[in-house]
Amino acid sequence: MRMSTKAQYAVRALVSLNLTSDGDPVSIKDISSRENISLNYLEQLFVKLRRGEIVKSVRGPGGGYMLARPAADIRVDEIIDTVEETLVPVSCMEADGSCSCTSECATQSVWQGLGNQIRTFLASMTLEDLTNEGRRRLDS
Amino acid sequence: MRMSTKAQYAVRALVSLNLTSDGDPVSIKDISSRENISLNYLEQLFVKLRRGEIVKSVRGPGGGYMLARPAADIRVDEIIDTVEETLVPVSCMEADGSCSCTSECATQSVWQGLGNQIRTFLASMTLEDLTNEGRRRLDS
DNA sequence: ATCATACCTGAGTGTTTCTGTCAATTATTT
DNA sequence: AAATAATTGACAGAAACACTCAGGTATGAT
Repeated sequence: MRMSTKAQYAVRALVSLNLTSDGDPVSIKDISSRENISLNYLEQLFVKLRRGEIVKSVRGPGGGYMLARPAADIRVDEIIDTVEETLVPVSCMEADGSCSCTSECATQSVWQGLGNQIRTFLASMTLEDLTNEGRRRLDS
Repeated sequence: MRMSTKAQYAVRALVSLNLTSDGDPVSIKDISSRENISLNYLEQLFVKLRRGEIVKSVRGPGGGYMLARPAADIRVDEIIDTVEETLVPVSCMEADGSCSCTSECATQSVWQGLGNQIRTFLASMTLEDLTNEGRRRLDS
């Protein structure tokens, strides 16, 4: 039961972006060197984040990425969904919580409940929350 | 973020065992055919479950496995721990929730909180709960 | 214009984990 | 002795993961 680095990187990169941005776009290269994440790998993630309308891109010199929406409107579960990491703990279960198992499957309720817990928790945190947390850590 | 089949099979197999047992040991072959899980694979899981003192084995004809403790004393998170599936969502974090990340890692709190949620939820369910759920499904 | 910057894209690759098989052994009961 | 069933370790195919590489395209600055 591990969150993939894809999801971890995406969240970290967005916090980093939001922390260092002052209205201007931030280049992916900056984020890469600051967070020690492979540049090319980060690019792939940002393609997805752009398509998911989490960030928007500015091309050309001085360009980079910036948030497509206020940080308070970006939930952590959205970020993870966008980089295509499933939050559903078993494969027989759909994203909406329904399950294709037979009715005599007694363990269904465990995974269904677990999925709900995970979803609810990650939906309760926004990028703004994490950025504030980051600022607090920088101060101390 | 998927629970491995190892964990899923272990829980299903134990529910099945507890449902069909009437005090006598249940052979792994029975469970295998009832739950459609590879016999040899199940064996591996039961070795771990035995070492983890979730089940005990009875060898020879008429033998098999039985619960080592009352079903009400076996929590789901214990089962999953025993078959060696980690419940900690990121690798930098220990089982006790402590993290080896640097202090400026702002995403730590997400994974830490998520890990706690998962652990707490799975610790709130026992094998007895699931068995009762199974009985209810069989009746209807 | 052209050059540098930086986003954009898809193909490819080594590693690891997962999932399961196979073969052989040991212990127990009938 | 023979049958049953747990026990163990080695192994292997497949899939996912975590990148790398090699280009391409759009844009602003000189």
